[in-house]
Formats: sequence, C-alpha cells, structure tokens
Amino acid sequence: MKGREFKDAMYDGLAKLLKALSNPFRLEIIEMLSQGEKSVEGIVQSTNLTIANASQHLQILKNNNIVKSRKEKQYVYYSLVSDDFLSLYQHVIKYAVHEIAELEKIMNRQREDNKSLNAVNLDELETMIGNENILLLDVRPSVEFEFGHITGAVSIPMNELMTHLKDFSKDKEIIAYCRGPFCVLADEAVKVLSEKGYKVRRLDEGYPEWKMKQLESN
Amino acid sequence: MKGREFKDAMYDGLAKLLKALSNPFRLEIIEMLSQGEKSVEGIVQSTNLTIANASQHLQILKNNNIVKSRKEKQYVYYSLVSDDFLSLYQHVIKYAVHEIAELEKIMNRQREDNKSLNAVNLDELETMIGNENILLLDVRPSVEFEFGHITGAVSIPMNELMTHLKDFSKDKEIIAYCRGPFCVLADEAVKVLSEKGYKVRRLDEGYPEWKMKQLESN
DNA sequence: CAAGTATTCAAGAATATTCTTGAATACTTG
DNA sequence: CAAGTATTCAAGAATATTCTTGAATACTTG
Repeated sequence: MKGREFKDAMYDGLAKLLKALSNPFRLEIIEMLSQGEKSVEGIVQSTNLTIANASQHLQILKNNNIVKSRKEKQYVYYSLVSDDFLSLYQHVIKYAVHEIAELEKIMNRQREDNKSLNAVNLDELETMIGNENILLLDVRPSVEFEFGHITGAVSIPMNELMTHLKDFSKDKEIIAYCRGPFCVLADEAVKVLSEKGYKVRRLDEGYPEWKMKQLESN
Repeated sequence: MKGREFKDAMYDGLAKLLKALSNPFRLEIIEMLSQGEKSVEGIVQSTNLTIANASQHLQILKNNNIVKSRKEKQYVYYSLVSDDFLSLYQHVIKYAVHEIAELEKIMNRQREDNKSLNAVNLDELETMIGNENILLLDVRPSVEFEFGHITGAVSIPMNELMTHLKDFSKDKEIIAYCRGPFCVLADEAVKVLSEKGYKVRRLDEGYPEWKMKQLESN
C-alpha cells in the first residue's frame, strides 16, 4: 500500500466514524444509552423518532461500532460499545459546550430560565460528600437509577417529584442531577423546588460524567 | 425555551460540529494545520484537492470554529483555533486507531510493509531523553520543524534524507517521527534507513501529540 | 495603474443522507 | 399453531453534501 492510499484509507475510516456521530438524533440516542441499555421502544419513548427511523439510526451506530445489541425475548437491547467511546463522546460535548460560543449561550439561557445557572461541578460535589446538610437528588427514571447512580444519591424521578415534596427539609441544600449537561430534568427540578422555597442547585454534568471520572481516578 | 427545544438546539449544534469534521479531506487539512499555519496553496500542495475545493473546505472549518485565518500580503494563512480543539482531535484519532479494528488493521499492514511495526511510544521516548546512543530524527519539511519540534530532535526532511546518510552512525539507534500516527514520512524513513543497515524505529505518534502531552503535564 | 497572483464566490451535476410508508421477519404466549 | 408484539427491511421522495468549472475579488509589485 502506497503512502497516499494508506492516508486515504485512514481518513476515510475516521470520517466514517464521525459521520455516524454527526446527526442530532443519533447523538440523543447515544446520550440515552449512556444511562444504560435500552430497547428500541425505550429509545423511541424519549425522542421524537418513529420506531423504523430509530431502528435505522441504531443500525448506523452499530455498523460503526458505537453501539452493540443483544436480544432477549421479543426485545432488542442496545448499549454503548465501551467506556472508551463514552469518554470520547464526553470530550466532544465538553469541547462543544465550553468552546462553541453559540452552544454556551443557548445553555446559559436555558439555565437562566430554570434558575439553575449557579450549577455545582463534579469537583465541588466531591467536597460535599458526606455532608449532612446536602441532599443529592437523582431525578432520572428509576430504571436508570437502578442501572447505576452517584454514590449517596436518592432517587426521585422527575414525574414523582411533586408528591414527594414532604420528604425534603428546607434546611438542607438539594443538588439535583440527571443524564448530563443537556438533560433538562434537573433544570425542571431546580425550577419547581426553588419556587417552593427549597435551597436547590443542579449538578453541571450527570451520572455518566461522574462514572467516567471515577474510572479515571483509579 | 422548552426542554425539547433546548435539547434539539444543543444536539443540532453538536451535530453541526461533527458534520464539519466528518470528511476525509477536512481531516487531512486539520492534520496539516496541526503542524502550524499554512496558506491555502500550502495545503493544496500536500493533498489531492483543487484550490477552489480546498478553499471551500476551509470555509466550512472556519464557520464551525475549527480553524481561523489571517491575511498577509496576497496569502491567507489558516491555523487551528485552539489547543483544546487539537486535544479533541487527537482523542478522536486515538480512539479510532485503537478501538476500530478495521483501522488498526490497515495501520498495522502499513507499518509491516515499512518495517516500522516495532514503534516507540511517547512514554518510552521520555525514558530515552538525554541518552547519547539515541538520535531523534524529525523528517517533516523544515518549515514545520521550525514552527515547533520535539526537544532534542534533529531536522532532516524526508526528501533530503538520502544525501545525509553519512551524518548517521550505525551504532546509534535512530527514532524517526513526523506529523502523527497517519503520517507516512516516518515510515518511509524507517524503510530507507533499515535497508541501509541502520538501527531505526518510528515514533508511534508525532510532534502535535508530543506537544499536547507537554501541555498536559504542566 | 497594469499585470500577475492568491483566494473566494456562484451555479449546477453527481452523490449521499434522512425520513416515511408499508411490508416482512422473528419472536412469545395462550 | 394462531394471534400479537417488537424490530428490521426495502423503496422512494426530499434534502444536504461534494466537487468542478468559470468567473470575480483583493491583493502586490513593477
């Protein structure tokens, strides 16, 4: 193989991977799967996709070694292929959110609207661990909590939050988190709780970022 | 802004960035620019692109905040927008080369052909610094060497290598490097030199990877 | 300022991506 | 095994990307 052919083969392969990533719905699917495996139907429920279209996107992700699938009963469950990929995906997000002015602006506006501008980051969270006056609140669906969560967190899915208000003390500071920086559940939780007079902030990132950080520090 | 709108805006923005990266020629341009700034003509010289097409690709990279340009005399010089971007790009390459079996295979075949399979990595290189019996050889064009190079390296551009053979001792081990893992100059150097009976290996990565590693360790 | 050089622009053909629709397939369960 | 459910497949319309071609623009330099 000549030098030019080799280079072309490598760049073509690299471009193919990036092409597989360069679609908003596929990115959303990746974010869903970073919470744990999901069936096609499970993915469809939290996106605007039709089943057939979601399946097509999943095939593309699968052919590019981004997700893998297993079959159980009638269901096909998809999941991310490795933590190495998750780490890459999070690097992309982190870059986009901090270095692309346009995205940073959209994010800040969203957080302003939800009174969650004053977010806690993972480093700060670490200093709060074991603090009696902090309540770490996971507002993702309970399946996702069960699949994995930040140590010490309490699970109250967003749609059950209103019925559990009595469980919170107004003396404690509540830190709400969900799937990651793009996840709006934590923003909604902050909005609702702060309007009721609770001390509440959101975590800047989510469970997958915390998980990767744990892995790296070992 | 509602949750769905916010999510869509974020994923659209992210997909836009990845779309800008998902073309083999644009990736090659990025690799060129990771060696230092280049004019449009400079980029065209080492790719198969026409000037107009290279310019179009550069506009896409510029509109997506990947490269920036400055004008001097008749020339427009392009360069990467930040080291944060370079770090992201290298993460993508590293993932692709190690986790995508197809690319790993192509790479290994290329290195076999050039007798450069037994490559040195950056960590090993570090242990060799100051060793009298090692010659670190930069085979990139001299402009790129001048723009930045690994500390202690000697510059002999690939096309001048044959006329400088007498400068090398067969007792020393030669480590050749160039632009990065996809760069074939170092492979060619290993091939030529090993056929002449020199002890020679290539560096797994290239100057930009070394540079980022220096930045990270500070 | 005329001639030369580097770069960008604009339009259009060729190709690739995306989504929708209506089957087809591969299961499970009574 | 019949009926029901989850997922994939195949084809085609709508849209986006890529490259080529032939100007146009913005410089520099004698």
